[in-house]
Amino acid sequence: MLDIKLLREKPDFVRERLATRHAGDEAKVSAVLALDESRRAALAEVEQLKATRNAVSREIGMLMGQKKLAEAEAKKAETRAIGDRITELDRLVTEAETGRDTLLATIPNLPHASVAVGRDAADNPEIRVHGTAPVFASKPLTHIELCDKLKLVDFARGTKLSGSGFLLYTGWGARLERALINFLLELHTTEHGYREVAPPYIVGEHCMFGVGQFPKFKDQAYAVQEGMDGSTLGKLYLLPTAEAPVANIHREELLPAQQLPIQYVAYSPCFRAEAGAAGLGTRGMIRVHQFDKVELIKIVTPETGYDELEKLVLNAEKVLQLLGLHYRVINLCTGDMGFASAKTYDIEVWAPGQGAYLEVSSCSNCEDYQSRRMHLRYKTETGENRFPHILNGSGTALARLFVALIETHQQPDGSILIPEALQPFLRADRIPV
RNA sequence: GGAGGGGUGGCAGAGUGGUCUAAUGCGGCGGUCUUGAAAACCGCUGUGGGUGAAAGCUCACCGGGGGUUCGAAUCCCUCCCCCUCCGCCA
Repeated sequence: MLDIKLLREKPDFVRERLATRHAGDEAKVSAVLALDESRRAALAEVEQLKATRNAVSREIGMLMGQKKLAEAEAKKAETRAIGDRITELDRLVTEAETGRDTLLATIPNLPHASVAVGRDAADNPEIRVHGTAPVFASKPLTHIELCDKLKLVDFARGTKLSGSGFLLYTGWGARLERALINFLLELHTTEHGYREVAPPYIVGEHCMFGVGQFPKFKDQAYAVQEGMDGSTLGKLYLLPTAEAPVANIHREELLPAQQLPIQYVAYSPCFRAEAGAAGLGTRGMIRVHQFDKVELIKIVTPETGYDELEKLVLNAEKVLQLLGLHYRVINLCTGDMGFASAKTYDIEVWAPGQGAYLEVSSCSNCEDYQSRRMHLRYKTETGENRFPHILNGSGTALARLFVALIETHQQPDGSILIPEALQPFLRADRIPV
C-alpha cells in the first residue's frame, strides 16, 4: 500500500513512477485523491459536531449530579438533533475511506529509481553471469527423459492422483528432493545467519492481502474450506509462497529497533492455481501447481534495505555456485516487476536439456509497501514509529533447481553425478542408472 | 462438537451509564538530593486520524463490527480470539 500522504503531496511524481510499469494504474491516482478529499471534508464537519456534543453531554452530567433535572432535559433536547447529523456524516466518512483504501490497495508499489524502465521481460538488463553452459558430446537428455529413465518422477501417476501439474516423486527422485530441501535450510541457517521457521501451509486472507497477493491475484490461489461448510470458503488459502505466512509473522506489531534486522528462512510447498495459464497440460516440472521452495525473508530498517537486497541475492546465488550450476542474474525492468516490489533481481539457472535459462529465484525489496498493508512498524531509538522494509527471496525454488541439476550433471551412461556439497544430504555421490 | 471462564495502556490490574481527560502498582524517561550509586521525593510516560509553519486545538481507540442513549470500557446484538473441562481424533 502506498502512503496516502505521498499521493496528496506528490501526485504527479506518483503518476509518473506508476506509468513506468505500463499497467495503467496512474489513472487511479485522481480517483483516490477525490475520495480522500471528500473523506476529509466530512471528517472536519463531524468532528466539530462531536466536540459540541461531548461538551453538552458533560454539562448534562454535571446538571444531573446537581439534581437540576429540568435544565438537563432542556440540554438533551438541544443535542438530540445533531446526533442524526453525526450518524449521517460518520457514514459518509466511512464510505469515502473504504472506497479510498479499496482502490489504493489495487495500486502497485513504485519502482525504485535504480530500476531500468522497460515494457516486458525483453527489457530486463543482465547484471552478471556465473560460469558457462556445460558442453556435451551428444545432445543432453531433457529432465523428462532422465526422470523416466531413472524413475525419479512418475508423471503419469502424479496426474492420475491430482490432475496435470502435480508431481509424484519416486525413489531417488524423492530422496533428491528431500536432500535439496535439507541442503538449502542448512546453508542459510548455518552460513548466512537466517533463523529457521516452519510456517502453516494454509493462511488467512489478511496475510495474502498483507504481502500484496490479494486482491489482485485471488484467481491464482487455491481456496480451502472446512469440509463441506461453504461459509468458511474465502477465509483460508493454500500458500502460493512461504512469503505469505513468514513476512506476516510480526504483522500488527511494534518492534524495538534493536530487534532489526530480522532474517527468516522457511521451507514450504507452494500451491499455484495459475488459472488460465498456458502450457500446464504438458508433462514436465517447469510449470506445476505444487512445488517445494525455501524462502528467505528479511525485515530491516529503510536505511539498510537496498544493501540487504544485494546480500540476499548473493545468499541465493551461493546455492547455485555450490551445486556447480551456470546461471545469470537479471534485474527486472519496471514493466516486468511484481506488484508489491520496488526492485527485483531474478536468478535464472541454465538447463542444458531445455537449452534455456529457468527462473529459480526472485529477490525483491518491497520497501514499506507490505509493512504498511500489514501494520508492521518498528520504534526507532528516538521513539519514532516507522514502517520497516520487507524483503523476500527464493533460496531457491526446487522443481526447477531439480531440473537444472539433473540436466547439468547427467553422464553419458544416463547416471547423475551429485555435487560435493549435496553428497552428505543425499548420502550418495551419484544417482545410478 | 458440548459446557464454562475470559479479552482494559509496555506489563500487572481496578472500573458495571455521567469531571473516565481510565484509578493504583510495576517498568521506562527527566529532575531534586548524593563524591557516586541506591533509596526517597517531584514531574512526565500509548496509538491512529484531522487541522496547523509550529506551539497547539480536536476526533477516535478498553478484542472486531453493529445497536440503545444527550452521553457507553460499562447495557443489548453479533463475530473473532484465548483459557479450562468433556467428547472425537493423528
